[in-house]
Amino acid sequence: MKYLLAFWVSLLEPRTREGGDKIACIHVLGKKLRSRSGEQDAVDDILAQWHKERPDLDVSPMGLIGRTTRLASHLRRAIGKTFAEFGLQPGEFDVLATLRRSGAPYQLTPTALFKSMMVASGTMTNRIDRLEAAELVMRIPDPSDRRGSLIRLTDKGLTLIDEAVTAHVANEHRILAVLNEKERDELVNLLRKLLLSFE
Amino acid sequence: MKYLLAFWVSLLEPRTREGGDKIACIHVLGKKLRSRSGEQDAVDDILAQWHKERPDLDVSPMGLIGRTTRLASHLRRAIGKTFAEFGLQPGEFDVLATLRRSGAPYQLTPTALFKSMMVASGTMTNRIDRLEAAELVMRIPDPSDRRGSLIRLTDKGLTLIDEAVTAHVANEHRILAVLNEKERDELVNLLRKLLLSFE
DNA sequence: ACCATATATCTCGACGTTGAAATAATTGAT
DNA sequence: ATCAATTATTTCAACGTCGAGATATATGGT
Repeated sequence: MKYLLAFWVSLLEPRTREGGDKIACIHVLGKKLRSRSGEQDAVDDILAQWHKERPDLDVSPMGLIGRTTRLASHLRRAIGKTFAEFGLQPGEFDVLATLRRSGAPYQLTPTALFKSMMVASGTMTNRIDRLEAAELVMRIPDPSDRRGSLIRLTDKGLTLIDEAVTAHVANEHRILAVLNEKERDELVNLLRKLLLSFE
Repeated sequence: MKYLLAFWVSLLEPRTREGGDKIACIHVLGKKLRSRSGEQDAVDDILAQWHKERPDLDVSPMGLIGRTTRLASHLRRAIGKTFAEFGLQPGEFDVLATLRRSGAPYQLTPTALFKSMMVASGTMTNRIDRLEAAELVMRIPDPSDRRGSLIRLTDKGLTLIDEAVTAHVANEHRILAVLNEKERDELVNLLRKLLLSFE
């Protein structure tokens, strides 16, 4: 068993890490190998299952993409709790926050709003309807384009989003406390690189 | 201007990177600073806006969490296209894939399914209903628990998911081609660490 | 055996999102 | 000036998800 472990460990060396099959094998024994400096998560188990069932595939990309989507799911829930404390849904918070960070007079067109948060135009109409009913934003005619309107933060909306953002950021700090500053920087830089390939 | 830039660059050194205000400032000038070895993305702009409007907040966590959720949104779309080629929605693919990687006889309980993919029980009932109507899975009584049932991949389902997974993995490789192997490894390790704090 | 509690699954109304179609106004070319 | 193409916003029906409640069965203690 000892020599077998050493063999698999050798696969972790950069110079020998080519080839889909070898990479996948690492995940199969990932549990033992990683127990020295970290734990294995649910995605490691999934990759091990795939390698057993479909050894013809190099499923390593799932390790990255699966964790990203899974993490996003967890984050959405953890962050949504803070929004709920202010009577807001995630989408509504996004609208108010986008208006707030745009600076005085805190107004943007619906088009600018839905494009910046990657949702359909109809989604934005609905969100604005709800926020307008709650008197957090108001629709005013766009003086430079009679087709459109400007969505403007009300005083009530401004007060609410300033409080909500403060609580939200504090919550985010709490969530990321498990990573040190260097790790956060590395993660941010890698995410940015991947994100730039889409935008 | 030259000395100003040098000053800000100095903030990038690890030993001087404490303090929320300083970190936020980096993002304000992120465009110029980063132009040497990378571009700035939409999230960098957002952080710069926040720093201008709310200099009292250290919004750096948004850089990480915002990119993760934004990236997940892009990934969901890019990946969804492959699923659609096989007549599947993302959720339906997930169910078939989970059954497939569980190994022969490719069956799991609805509870195991909905827990592993973090959705509500009613969601899983709906997905199974659709997959059953498409004859990709079948419900069989659980011999060890008369309350429950086992969801089993049909031959048709097995064939379909094997083809779909092959195409899906190839697509994922394409998407991640912008990162080299070292970058992918680093990213995976950081994501795992964060994910483990939730699971 | 009995019963209270827990668990598995399904039902169903509410909700947010989507995307195509409709309406209205702008823009650019002739 | 005029008209076709584009753009801004809303409408609306279809859809997937959620979550609380309902039903049926299992489990553990007495």
